[in-house]
Formats: sequence, structure tokens, C-alpha cells
Amino acid sequence: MQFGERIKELRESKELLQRQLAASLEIDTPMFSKIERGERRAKREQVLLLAELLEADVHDLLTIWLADQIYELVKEEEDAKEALQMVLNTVKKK
Amino acid sequence: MQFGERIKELRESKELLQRQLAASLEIDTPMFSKIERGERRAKREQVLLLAELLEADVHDLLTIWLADQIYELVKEEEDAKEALQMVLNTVKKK
DNA sequence: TTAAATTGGCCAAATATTGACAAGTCATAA
DNA sequence: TTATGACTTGTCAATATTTGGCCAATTTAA
Repeated sequence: MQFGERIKELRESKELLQRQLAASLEIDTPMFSKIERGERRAKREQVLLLAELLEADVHDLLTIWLADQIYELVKEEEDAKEALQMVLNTVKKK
Repeated sequence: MQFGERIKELRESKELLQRQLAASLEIDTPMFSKIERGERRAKREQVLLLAELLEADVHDLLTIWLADQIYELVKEEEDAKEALQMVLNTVKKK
């Protein structure tokens, strides 16, 4: 499940229009559309706002949003698995 | 273990100077110094070259190099662990 | 103390990201 | 069919970030 898809689900379940959420985020509708389709990345701050507007768990959204970015970074890399595991170990220690 | 540290280790074990490796990478010495100290990020292409020059395993180096970048992305994030796990699962499936 | 090696700070060039706008598609209703 | 509303696509300019070079400072080794 990717961030954009999740936003779209939530938006539709609340019967909101892209244009309404876009206005709340102070971006235009095309930009919002791109975020939903994963063509553009939402800013962290926008994720927080979206969580509020959509009454969704902010940690869930942030997690998916972060995962998207990590995936973007490693998707072409043969050594992705090892690198991820390495970082996971580091993070777990803190 | 971070990428820069590793490079430094390898370089010193081969008794090479920053200036020599810098020349091979076609960057100046200050820039190389910054890469070693993690102040600047090496390009992927430079990692490949370094592996050759230092006779190191290219996958090892790429893994550490990638891990550095992932860590940079998630280090401030509370939800890092979950996001990493999520991506790891995705990557494992492929 | 010199000389070489390394580091730190700053600036310009290159690159990537962001957002706005105009025009397009698609579905539905009149 | 035409009109309307929702959404998508493509392009461009503005902005931000990254990259590298240069100079000067500092550290290290002889």
C-alpha cells in the first residue's frame, strides 16, 4: 500500500473532492492529484495536515509516507535488503 | 560502520593519500576529505571506482553507502522502524 | 619549525523539486 | 449532442538542494 493510494481511499471514504483537500493544503488540484498517484511527494507537513483532515492515524500515514521514500531510494539497488537490514539494526539500538 | 570511515580504513591500509584517490575520482582533496568524514555523499559511480581502486568488495561498499543514505532519511523519524520493516518486506518479495 | 596532509568555510554552477497554469480526458446529466 | 464537474497531463518558472572548486586554516610528521 502506497501513500497516495491510502490518501485516496481515505478521501473517498469521507466523500471529499481533491479540490477540497488541495485547498486545505494550499496547493492546486493538479498537484494534489499527482500526490495521490505518487507522481509527486507530499511534504511532511502536508502529511500531518492530511492526517487531521482525514481523521487518520498520523503515525500510520507517516510510516507509509516514509516507506515510500525509502523504497524510492533503494528500489533499483541489488543490495537494498542488506542495507535496509543494516539500518534497521542501527535504529533498533536507539 | 559508516561509508566514509570504511573508505578511510581501506585507504590507510593501502597507504594511499586523499590526494591520490581524489585525483582518481577527479575531485579535489577537500571534497574527498568531506566524503571520508561523511560531510558529503559520494556518487554511486564514485563508489564503484573506489571499490576498484581500493580492491574492496563493491557490494560491501554499495551496501554501506546505501545504508548511510537510508539512515540520513529516517534518522529523525519516530516511525523509522516500521517504515524500514515495511520496505524490507516489499523488497524481500521480489 | 617546515612541509605535507587534511579540514573548514564560502561561493558559484549544476541539478532536482515544487508549484502554478493551461489544456486535456472521462463520466454523467441535461 | 452539449455542458459540466472531477480529475489528469504536460510544460514552465521559481526555488531549494547538491555538488564541486578555491582559499585559508589547522593538524601531523619529519
